[in-house]
Amino acid sequence: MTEMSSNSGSGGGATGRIGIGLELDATHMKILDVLRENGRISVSALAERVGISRANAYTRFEALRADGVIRRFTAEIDHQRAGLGIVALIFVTVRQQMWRQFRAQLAQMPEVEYCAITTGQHDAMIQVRMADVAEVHAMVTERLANIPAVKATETVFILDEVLRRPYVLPGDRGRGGAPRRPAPSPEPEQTQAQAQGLPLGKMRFVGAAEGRAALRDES
Amino acid sequence: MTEMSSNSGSGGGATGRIGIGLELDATHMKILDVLRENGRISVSALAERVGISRANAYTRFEALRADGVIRRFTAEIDHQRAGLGIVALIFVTVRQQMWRQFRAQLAQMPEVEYCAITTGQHDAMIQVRMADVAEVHAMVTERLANIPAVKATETVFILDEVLRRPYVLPGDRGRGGAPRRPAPSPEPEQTQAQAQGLPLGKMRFVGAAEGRAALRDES
DNA sequence: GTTGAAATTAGTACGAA
DNA sequence: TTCGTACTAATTTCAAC
Repeated sequence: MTEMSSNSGSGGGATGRIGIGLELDATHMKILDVLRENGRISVSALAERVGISRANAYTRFEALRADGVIRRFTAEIDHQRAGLGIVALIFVTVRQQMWRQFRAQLAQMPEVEYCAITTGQHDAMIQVRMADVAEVHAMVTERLANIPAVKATETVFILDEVLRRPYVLPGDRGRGGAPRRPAPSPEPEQTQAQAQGLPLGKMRFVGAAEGRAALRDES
Repeated sequence: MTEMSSNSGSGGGATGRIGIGLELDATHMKILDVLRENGRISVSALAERVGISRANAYTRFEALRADGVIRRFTAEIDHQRAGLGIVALIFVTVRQQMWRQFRAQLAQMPEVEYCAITTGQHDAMIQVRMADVAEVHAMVTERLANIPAVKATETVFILDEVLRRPYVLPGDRGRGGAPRRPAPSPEPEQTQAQAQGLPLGKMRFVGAAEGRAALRDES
């Protein structure tokens, strides 16, 4: 059911382990960078574009795959053309201690493209793709509403998908003209924001709703 | 800049044209279904799994690609392993008549994985992936806040990504054990929800904020 | 980690059904 | 349209360096 192993892995915290398995160097990142744009490129061509030998490319490619850094290869389609032109976000409030049931029900819904548990006013966000608006309505009122774990929902329609990248890599910052913020302080461990004590102004961070501490133990 | 041509295409409405170009039959859908799970499969193996000849598979594969139904092929990676384990959603309120500038600024931010314009309380939702929480803070307060088009933001962290599918296909419904709702009425044009006048109960639909009607003309 | 050569497989171009 | 086959080009594997 396309379950993600990212954080759910060993029931650990949200940050999880890092650096276990492969140690990714700059070459690995280059490979991921090429594969992001062209997932069907031959390993030979990949080697050439990255600037390494073919044998090396095969080794690294296999290692990335075997180690789970690369989960799978897939296509990116035009949903409009495929017949599902309507996208909606459904923010769900989940009844406490029913997370397990909520997740189980989600696995039964193939029309769900993405689901994440969030902090803030709601507990989870679901992204669905449907043929028309009425189907979204039916989905929310007939299917989601019937799940006992669902306490309430709030649906929002997506008017336009401005951009979607397959994934982001650490090296992306500063490439697309994004001015990498200068590091005047010699402590790289402390962020600029922390060091400067910037006023947040109209910016708002929304923490987790009450009673969601046991979230990870339940699921 | 990975701009999506879905709805933005010819400046049309959110629903857009459908059925222009290739007429997708069941075989096309099967191909998309296989490619979703294994984007690197050889066309020969694809032909075998779909049940058509190699020549036919090549023709259809090329047609899907040339027609834009398949946009590109890409990899799916473990973001944790790649060094960007923190995901956040930033809901943005955009100053009216500054949509064009907002979109231009977005293109300059490679750390943004997804951005969609939505109905509801906010105007847009941005998904970013960063190495740590402080970086999200810096991104919101230093970069987003400096964009004149951004009136306000609300940030929410993703605690767990429960599921992510590459894409959804029309034929998915009813496959994963999802009980396809029965169609007792012989009018397939009218949805069940419309016909039954279901009470929405705790379900809420959130329309677009005022003054966003001219959204599509600006961008 | 690299290069080169053998074996396999992929991609193309036909004619036939 | 779709299929089957033959032909050409490329890729992958495996060896030695």
